Amino acid sequence: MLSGVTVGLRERKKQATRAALHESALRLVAERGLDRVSVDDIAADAEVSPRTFFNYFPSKDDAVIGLDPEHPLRLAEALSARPATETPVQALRAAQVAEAARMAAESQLWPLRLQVVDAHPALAARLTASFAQSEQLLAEWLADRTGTRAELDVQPSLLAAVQGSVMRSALHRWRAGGYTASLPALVAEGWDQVEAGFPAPRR
Amino acid sequence: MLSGVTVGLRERKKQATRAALHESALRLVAERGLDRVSVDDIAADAEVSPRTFFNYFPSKDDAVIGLDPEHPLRLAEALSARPATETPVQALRAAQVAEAARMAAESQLWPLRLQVVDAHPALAARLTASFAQSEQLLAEWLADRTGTRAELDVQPSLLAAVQGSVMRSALHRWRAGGYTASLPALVAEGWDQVEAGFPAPRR
DNA sequence: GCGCATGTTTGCAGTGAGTGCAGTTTTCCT
DNA sequence: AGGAAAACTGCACTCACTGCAAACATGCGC
Repeated sequence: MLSGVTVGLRERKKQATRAALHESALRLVAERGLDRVSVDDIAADAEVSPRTFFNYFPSKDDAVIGLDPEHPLRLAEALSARPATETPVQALRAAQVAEAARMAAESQLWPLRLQVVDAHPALAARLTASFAQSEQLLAEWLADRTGTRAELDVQPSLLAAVQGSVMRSALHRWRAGGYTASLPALVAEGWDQVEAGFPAPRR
Repeated sequence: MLSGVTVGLRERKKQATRAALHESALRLVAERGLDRVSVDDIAADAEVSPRTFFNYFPSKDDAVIGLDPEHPLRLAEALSARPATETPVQALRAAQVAEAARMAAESQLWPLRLQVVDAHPALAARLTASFAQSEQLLAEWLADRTGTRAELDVQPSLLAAVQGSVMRSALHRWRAGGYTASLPALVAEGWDQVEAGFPAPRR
């Protein structure tokens, strides 16, 4: 019933292969640059055939980013669990701080990911796109929660987009500060700004 | 000196070819879908050789999106022209409302663009990426203006990202409403939310 | 343990994006 | 008019990605 439990050898092998492909892709691209690494290189490094690569990732870029495909669903679950008395901003903030803590735990992968994303605009686009996919879902959840229409009212689509902005900005500053700061704290700092309406800083 | 004036036949032809390629790409993809249109098709439709296509756009996707490459510079200029007494949010809002008016004037192209972008996630990524490129510049301008550090302080990077969110959300709602609303008004409505810190709507 | 159903891996052959280069044509300027 | 500079084009090449069908591994009932 629960998704986390390991079911059998087959499933475990698939997870391992997926992780191996992602880590090979990430490491090789970090070392040599995106256009000096072919899919064949990645497949060879992960010890599968080139054809198998495409059973796991639809494109080279996706393998390099390698995000958990179930992430949007977890976000949706986390939000549904928030008490109904919270405002949308409070619920998003709480869910995202929790998410940030989970991401910070993967402390090996994120610095590499952010490094390669920073070096290759095409990868930045892919990463942003995966955030954007969650945002679509998020907008509908927000519309549902506030009794507005996702397509026509301002708040659902804008707040969903802003939520992505908070995370991207936090990741950006996390990297810029050499990963010394706490990612959840950076996320919280972002939401402080949002809730305060971006006050002009005193000079 | 000024960039707007047409300099000669050569420059005018280049602009025309670029526009023709973009419009062919956009129209064909809207009609048939992204993967049923080849670069050769687009080049043939615009009456240039396939090889010439790549002198104008680095990829098929870029041709379909076809954004003005000088846009980030114009945004920077517009912002520098704002009075220094304005808060960052006020300046961004004013610049973006003006930008929205300019975009709404291109009323033939945007509905098609938004249609194809909506139908093809890969194109959405490219469009978002071009917004993100402006955001990089914007973050530095904001840091400069408020005397903060673009890399480490919250406001520059977050506000730059939020600015993009406001525009994307406005475009989304513009399309959802069948282009009956005024784009500048939708943008302004977004900024109202941002300035108010996303108040919980009354049920 | 045995064998069948099902899912996974792989090779092969093909399409089409994108690039470097070298030769030709067009525009510009004097 | 005539030469310099820029744009256009064809050719040959690499590599991402896909469909198909054959080999292979795993799970499961017996």
